[in-house]
Amino acid sequence: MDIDKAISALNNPVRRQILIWLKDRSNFPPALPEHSEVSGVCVAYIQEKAELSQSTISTYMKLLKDAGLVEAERHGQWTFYRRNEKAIQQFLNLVDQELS
Amino acid sequence: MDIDKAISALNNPVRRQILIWLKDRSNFPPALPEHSEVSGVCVAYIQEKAELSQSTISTYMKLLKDAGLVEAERHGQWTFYRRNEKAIQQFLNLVDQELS
DNA sequence: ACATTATATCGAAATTTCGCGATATAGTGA
DNA sequence: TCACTATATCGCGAAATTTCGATATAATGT
Repeated sequence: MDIDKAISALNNPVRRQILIWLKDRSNFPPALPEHSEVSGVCVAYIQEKAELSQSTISTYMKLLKDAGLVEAERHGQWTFYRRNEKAIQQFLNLVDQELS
Repeated sequence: MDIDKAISALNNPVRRQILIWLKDRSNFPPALPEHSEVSGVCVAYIQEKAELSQSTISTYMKLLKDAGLVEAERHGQWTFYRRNEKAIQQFLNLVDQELS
């Protein structure tokens, strides 16, 4: 866990909001039937909600992924992103330990 | 508590380190006798420890102060900075609530 | 008033981040 | 193979951040 990378990734309100949205799948349109077993949300849905360009959201998700805060899973043409709960908790614990 | 401002202030390893150092007064040279009653550490001591220029540290402390994470108290020519424990806890709670 | 000390602020150059459109890559289906 | 869709990456100009030296401000002591 690179705390510097994680804080940088979180140093943006939209990226934080995405993490919040990802807590609840119902913040996004329903998954296609063939994706009903896949956990996570595709880039297009996140983009729609965040109202930023496709390339920006793709870059944001890569940042969050490289920080370890989300996981990605490819299924066909889609990439599904979901929170990495363990990493998020680990980050929160680290920050808490460091600053408390 | 402006969470955005706080995260920005913390998005720098030296500023985080300063907050950590400030947990324990003994991380710095002893206070002058006439300051023994004052809580907090003067800019010069922080600068010495961080090994950055005086203006940089002054700017850092202003950033941390504007984010609410530290408090400043002027005594004569000196400004003493100390952690704002309540604000720090509030920030940690907020981030935890938001991201957990 | 003047020199000295501590801190704050200013202005600037270097670097980083932001967000986009264009384009590349990869998978799907006719 | 050829179009189409979803995502990733590239290149860029704009904006923000970093860090500094120079300078301003403020307090102290002679």
